[in-house]
Amino acid sequence: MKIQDTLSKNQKQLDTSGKIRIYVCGVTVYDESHIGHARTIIVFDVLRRYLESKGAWVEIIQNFTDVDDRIINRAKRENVRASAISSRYIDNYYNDFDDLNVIRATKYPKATEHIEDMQNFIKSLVNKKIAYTSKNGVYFSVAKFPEYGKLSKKKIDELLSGARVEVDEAKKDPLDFALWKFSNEDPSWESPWGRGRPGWHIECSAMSIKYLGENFEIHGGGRDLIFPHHENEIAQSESYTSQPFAKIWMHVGMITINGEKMSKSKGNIKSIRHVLESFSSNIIRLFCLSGHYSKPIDYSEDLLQENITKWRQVESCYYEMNLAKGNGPTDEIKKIIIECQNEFNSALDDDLNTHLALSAFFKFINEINQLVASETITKSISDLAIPIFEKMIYIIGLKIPKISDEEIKTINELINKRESLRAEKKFQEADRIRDQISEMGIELIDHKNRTTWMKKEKIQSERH
RNA sequence: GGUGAGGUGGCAGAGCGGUUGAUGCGUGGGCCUGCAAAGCCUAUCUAAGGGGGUUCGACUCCCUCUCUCACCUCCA
Repeated sequence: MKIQDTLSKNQKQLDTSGKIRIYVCGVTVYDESHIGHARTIIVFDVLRRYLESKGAWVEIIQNFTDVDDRIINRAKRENVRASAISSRYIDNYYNDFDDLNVIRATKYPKATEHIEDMQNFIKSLVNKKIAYTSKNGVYFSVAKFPEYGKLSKKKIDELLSGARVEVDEAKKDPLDFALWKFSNEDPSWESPWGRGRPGWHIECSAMSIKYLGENFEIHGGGRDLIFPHHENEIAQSESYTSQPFAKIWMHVGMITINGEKMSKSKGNIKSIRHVLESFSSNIIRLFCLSGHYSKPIDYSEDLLQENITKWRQVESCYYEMNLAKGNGPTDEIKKIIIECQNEFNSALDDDLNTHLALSAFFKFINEINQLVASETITKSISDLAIPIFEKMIYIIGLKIPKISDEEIKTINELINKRESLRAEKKFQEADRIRDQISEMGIELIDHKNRTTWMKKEKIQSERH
């Protein structure tokens, strides 16, 4: 499989026969997660699912930033400890992402639980004279890392000429960034340099190296982290280990709204919880995977709505396959199905092209639905197709709503009752049964000689 | 100002130096149905931001102009 690497600007080959170590920059837990976070995490979730399907042993580490000015500010405002804020939004995070059917990472390390690791990291940089102490804290000296700017393709002097670098007398160089900030307020820890808290970037360097080693396969996150966060991580980590850091830097595009980036400062955030009120995780995942991960996606209810229609085809296809009966030849359809699957896989092999993979998946759906329409679907065919279908939806992370045997029994009884009423041309009564079944969340599908059904997902479009 | 990513049908959005604009949505018509819904079939929409160049041939490569977005401050 190939992945585009931001650092080298080339596609890099991933060896899927062994272990693949991935570090994803997670969220700062000071508020609810939004749909932009969802996209990034879903992309890495699909990557993980796909790599695992190819037999790779994937390890994903995703941090929670639980030391941050925004957390501290919120804690002050609510008059609680910082940890109360972060644990609230960590719980919130798990609820949101479980509902989005995201497989949990191998580990979710927290910054506050790795203070010692960070301090050891900083000590080493201070010993190497790459970091220095000032009156405000310990800073990384960018001048000591000549390759600074290689990830974001920025030149140091151009950064300096930009008027927006923060003015801080205590820093030797305006580009230097904090490894440790002196502070006595909650939360803070003792350190060899004085009481304080870690800077933002150091946690990811310390924790990724701790859990994944000095040179792991993929380091990722949203595009907006390229500078300064990932740039600084490279500077720290490579200064610390004296060797290249991550092999591949993978960055996910932003979700925009009316063409503008979704961000707190613009006040155009759509929280995951908010979107989940109107659209299921299946719809949200299809939406988030509808374009190439590296490009922006514009959020709109219409686009989400469009995916409801797509999803129904998938659902209906699945239920039809499960209700198929009889035996028959499979050679021809087998060829087509395998072709779709190959197309699906090679799309994902090529830099996780989920949109192209989905189009192969929809070709598959259409092939099956054609057989359904022509009443030529058989159990022989569905026995062949269902495992492939299930494999594909697993990789995309879609879930067909489950239904109990008891429910199935009730549904079948009602269908039979309706059939006899229809035979007697008692259509009003038959329609009443259809409504009754509909209230159970089941949609009936009348074919020429038989009636099938599918479980409708709870999707109410709350259009305001 | 610097850096990066882009501008493809009504919408979303891939691929490819050369047969028919992938795939989905939408729209028109049809099949099916007691009616719906779902599904299927079929049709529809003169595509490639503008201008140059390379080439036998460019949407695909190069140059230039232009527009959009992102990053350069915290940000997934």
